Amino acid sequence: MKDLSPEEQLRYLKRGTVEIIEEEELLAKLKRACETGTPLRVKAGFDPTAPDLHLGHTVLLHKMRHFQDLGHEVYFLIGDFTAMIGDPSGRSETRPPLTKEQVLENARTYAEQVFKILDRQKTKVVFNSEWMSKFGAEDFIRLCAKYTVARMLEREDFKKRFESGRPIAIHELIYPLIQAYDSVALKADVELGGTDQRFNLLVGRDIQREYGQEPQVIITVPILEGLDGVQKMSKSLGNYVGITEPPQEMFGKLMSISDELMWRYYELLTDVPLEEISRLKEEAYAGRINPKDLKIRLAKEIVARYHSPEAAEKAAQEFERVFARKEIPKDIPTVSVSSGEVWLPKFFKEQSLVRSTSEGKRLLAQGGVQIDGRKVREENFVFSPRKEHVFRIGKKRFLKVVVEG
RNA sequence: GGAGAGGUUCCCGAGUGGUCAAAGGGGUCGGGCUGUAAACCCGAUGGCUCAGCCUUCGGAGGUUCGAAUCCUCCCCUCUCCA
Repeated sequence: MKDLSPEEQLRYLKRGTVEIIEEEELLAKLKRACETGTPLRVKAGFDPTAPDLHLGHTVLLHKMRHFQDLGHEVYFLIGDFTAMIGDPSGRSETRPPLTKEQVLENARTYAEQVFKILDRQKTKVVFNSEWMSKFGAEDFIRLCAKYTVARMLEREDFKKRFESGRPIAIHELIYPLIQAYDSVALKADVELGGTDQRFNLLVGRDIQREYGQEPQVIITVPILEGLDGVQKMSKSLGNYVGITEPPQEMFGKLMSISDELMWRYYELLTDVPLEEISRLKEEAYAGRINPKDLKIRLAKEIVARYHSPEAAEKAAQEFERVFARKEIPKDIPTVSVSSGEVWLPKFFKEQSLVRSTSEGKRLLAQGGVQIDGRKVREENFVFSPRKEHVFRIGKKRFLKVVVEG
């Protein structure tokens, strides 16, 4: 991989990106790297507040990995300084600032997950508090002087919020500047980010120039849609697949996506060549392949990547058993109870299957509960377990109940 | 600093003294149909052994038989002016 020519490297890096600003600059940098034997410094920033990585993050991580494969230096930047102030992004409530300990703990969790994709040896993990905590008020005002409010308000989400009369706190305007300064501190040649980071990345170029550096090339990768197929994948929206989730869980979630989204996932989350994907698409449209089978393949590919091919195979079989043949899953949580009458709404709540007895009652009334495969339709059902029973609540919640003694 | 608008349940948003646990939409959940897909149809959506009771409409007090609705103070946001 290292011996690729600059042009070949560019082609390799380009796949799966949305935009490269500017491509010629990147080519020039690659050429220089080849000639001088100095690898490019590639930066990507992460927020340590949510250390659970999901498939959405992997799109970017894979691009970072590509740079590593070509022998370049990848900086995995943890925005701990930013996190300690409290990230204002989106319209979420002001998050409570994290303590140093929490940040370090989160960073550790991050690292564990990230190296499922990145090459541990070739990754430099850095924290922006390293330089930002030494940044004085004077430095700070100088930095701010290098940008204008009008330019800041060009950013889509600021502009929208501003125009629709929603609040923008001052520190939110300053965030892009700090992120930009990180590029100065790291002397980044390239910065990677999702398309939603485009603006911030561009500010980095301007600020680097202001500090007398050659501007970084910015590369954006697509934002992955979540399981709903509409909004971006995020933990807070609950439409995500975490990369540390158990195989069965992952598999099930992936099987529930729409056909349309499936193509997107094929493209962004697997190594299946683009030509093959479009071929499969045609076959599916023509009715020669059942989209369900393609979805199974997709789910297997992804589970295999984060677990193992064996785990993927097992997950697929189990899925088939439970949902196609409507059998009982192999491993289901089991509780033992003493014999006697059980008021189900409360029992479900005690077993954390529902949030309240009211919810339990609703579920029962609506036919969402099965005992040993038989539907119960009574909201105050009182059950007298005999020996062993299997409860099914909704589609995916199972519980085995064993009577003691 | 001045003037005005506003803060409602997971989200958006209606509601200006009782008929309000609060319209409508979104989301979510359950059922039906399926390929645990989409689309579509039906239903549910604060809590509590529940024909009843308890808590909820930015916060704290007050008026009233009765308050999301009226009054007082406070907090927060936006707009215009300086």
